[in-house]
Amino acid sequence: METEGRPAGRVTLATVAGALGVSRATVSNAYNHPERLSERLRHQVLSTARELGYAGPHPLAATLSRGRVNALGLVYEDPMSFAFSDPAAVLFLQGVSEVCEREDLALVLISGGPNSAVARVALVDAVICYCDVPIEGRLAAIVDRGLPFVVVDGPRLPGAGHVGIDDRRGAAAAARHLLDLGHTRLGVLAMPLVDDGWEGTADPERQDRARYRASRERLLGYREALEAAGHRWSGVPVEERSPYGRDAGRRAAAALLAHRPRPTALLAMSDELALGATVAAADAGLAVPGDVSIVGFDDVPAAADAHPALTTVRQPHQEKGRRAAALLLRADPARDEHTLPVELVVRASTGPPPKRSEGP
Amino acid sequence: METEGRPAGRVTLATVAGALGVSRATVSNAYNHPERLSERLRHQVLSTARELGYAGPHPLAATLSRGRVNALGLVYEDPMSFAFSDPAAVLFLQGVSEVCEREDLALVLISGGPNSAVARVALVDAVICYCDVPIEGRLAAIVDRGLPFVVVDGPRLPGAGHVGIDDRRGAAAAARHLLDLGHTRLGVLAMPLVDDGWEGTADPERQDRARYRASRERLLGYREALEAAGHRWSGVPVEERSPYGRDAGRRAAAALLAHRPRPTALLAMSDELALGATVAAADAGLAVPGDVSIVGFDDVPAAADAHPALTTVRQPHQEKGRRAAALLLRADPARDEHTLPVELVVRASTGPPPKRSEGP
DNA sequence: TCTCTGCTTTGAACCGGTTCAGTAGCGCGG
DNA sequence: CCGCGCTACTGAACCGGTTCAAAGCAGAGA
Repeated sequence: METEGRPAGRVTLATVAGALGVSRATVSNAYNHPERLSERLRHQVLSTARELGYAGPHPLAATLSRGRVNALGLVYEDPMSFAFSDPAAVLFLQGVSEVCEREDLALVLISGGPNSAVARVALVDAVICYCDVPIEGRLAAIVDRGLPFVVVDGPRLPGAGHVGIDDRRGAAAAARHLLDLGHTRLGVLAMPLVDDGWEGTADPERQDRARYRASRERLLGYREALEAAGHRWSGVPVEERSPYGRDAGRRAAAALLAHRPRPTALLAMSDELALGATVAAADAGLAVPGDVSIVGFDDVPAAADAHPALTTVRQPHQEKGRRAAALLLRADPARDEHTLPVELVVRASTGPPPKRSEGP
Repeated sequence: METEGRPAGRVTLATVAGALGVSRATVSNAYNHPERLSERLRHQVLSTARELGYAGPHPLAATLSRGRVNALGLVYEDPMSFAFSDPAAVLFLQGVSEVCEREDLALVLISGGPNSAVARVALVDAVICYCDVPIEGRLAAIVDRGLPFVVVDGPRLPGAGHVGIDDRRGAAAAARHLLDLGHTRLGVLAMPLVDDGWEGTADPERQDRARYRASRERLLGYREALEAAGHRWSGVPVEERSPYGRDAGRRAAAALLAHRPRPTALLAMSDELALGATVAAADAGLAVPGDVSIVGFDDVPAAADAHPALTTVRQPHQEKGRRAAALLLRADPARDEHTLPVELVVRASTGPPPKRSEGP
């Protein structure tokens, strides 16, 4: 049963204005500029609104006039649901959401990548591309819309902000650590190099074609460290996996550990890959680090909890998220570049190579 | 340098229409109803748009007319950034995002809880309340806006959908497992019972006042199992912690383990609490499960990876997310209720109580 | 009494589209 | 040559607000 005065249709600002015999501007002001109204009238408006069941200005309409949505978009390369199974991505998201929270912004997770239908219409003021965009065209939807955006971990793009780490230096530190321990036979567990979904041993030709910046740089870091120590890079097997979760790491490591002579140390481009590798080592009856040393990349929480605790390259995931978000709140995000520090964290998964190698 | 024909101001649908001498409806149709235009004109419109730098209809305006945003909102009780440090919440989010992905929906993370400024204006079609709303009024912002919503893990609310688990049964199973093993001295690590941020030993009076449904139900489950086995509930210390992360679990367990006689088993309302408890046990020089058994709740991935692997109550976090999202896509979410199954997963953190208890 | 000032309130334009009931024009059958 | 049915396109209303210049008005000062 409806209150007598309550109109049948949708209750809008105009409904309230009409019921009270004031202009729509007045009702609007009651909500947005209370100080412009007399106390009395404002109360009348508000209480009439309540009686009529009016919940305040429709955010969409308000937004249209104001031109501001109060929301930050986040696009992820892979399906968004993958982000939640990647601890590094989760930390990043946490960093972003901290800023959103502080600034009263909604955080819009955009599935399907930067060029998806969702990206084309998502209601956001600015976008964080948490993805290593292999081709600039992939950002067309964002760029065309004229939205400010920042690329994280990916290429530096004109007109966009950038947040990243020195992947090459981090990777080099990891490799150098192993070399310092005396390792000479290494294997690499790689994230995707090219966006073709391919898996397997990446030969030098494919390595050269590496499209993803982070993968490419980390590979180069490993390589630089090795060559600086007088080793040949061409002898290092690189196992590429896509997707690159824990299970992929396990399979990739199994492949690497099947080489003869067996590698005495594994360089993984992520902790998840490394954690998978420790499982593969156990599968093969190998001790870590007794028989094989393993280094990760990321320093996600699980790295410290692992058995043995994982030696890895720490990067400030949350801080990356915070920076990316903060950068978009500034007047001109395009000019900003942040390269955050990395740091080798030595824990228990690395040690000297076994005294004598087995087999032929 | 601008193309001759390019207007100075913002390029809108009308700009394109004007440049081409057609009506705005035609331009709109070129994008939304291509089949209603002749091939030729459609191409003209599209190419003119491109020349003018028009990126297509403004999503906001389109949305306003259509009345549909194509976005699902998600509100979380605590700060959103906490959700990312809670593995259970992450799994839930993953489930939700799977559906969003499939349906080409954006997922809007709303910080500040269901009654926040953000919740009041977030541009969404429907809302998932992933929170155990202690007071109905807390949902006012959502309810007033007339948005369809579903409550997860919280109370069943009129007009809203519901997704949850049988918390009581799950908790009872956990307790029964310990009783079956022969334990008689138990302790409970509890999530918040009341939304007052208080921490400490929850006396019976406070237990009775428990506001959060999940906490209340789990407590009841523990209690039922104990009393069914002929034990007194009043002798069981309940340590409440807020927030309830791993560190809180460690502190709570330390408090419980300081009781004399010492409990031989700990019931934790979440795996994070339980994992913290294993740390506390180690701190105290106690073996798990030799000296003390620990049961968690949730079965997050870390539970299986822990040392010892955690006995816990499995609940389908991802599936909860999927259901909640799917439910909002239906015509009438309000009528739907899903109670998902729970299951005790016995692993290595539980065993018989130690043969003889030590000193008084 | 008249003017000036400052506070309230309003009218009208605007935000950028979508939609739907038409109308113009065209090919076609009769 | 007329009328009919289609297709392609248009005009106008509508979505639900915000904003800003200007108008109304009351009280103060002259």
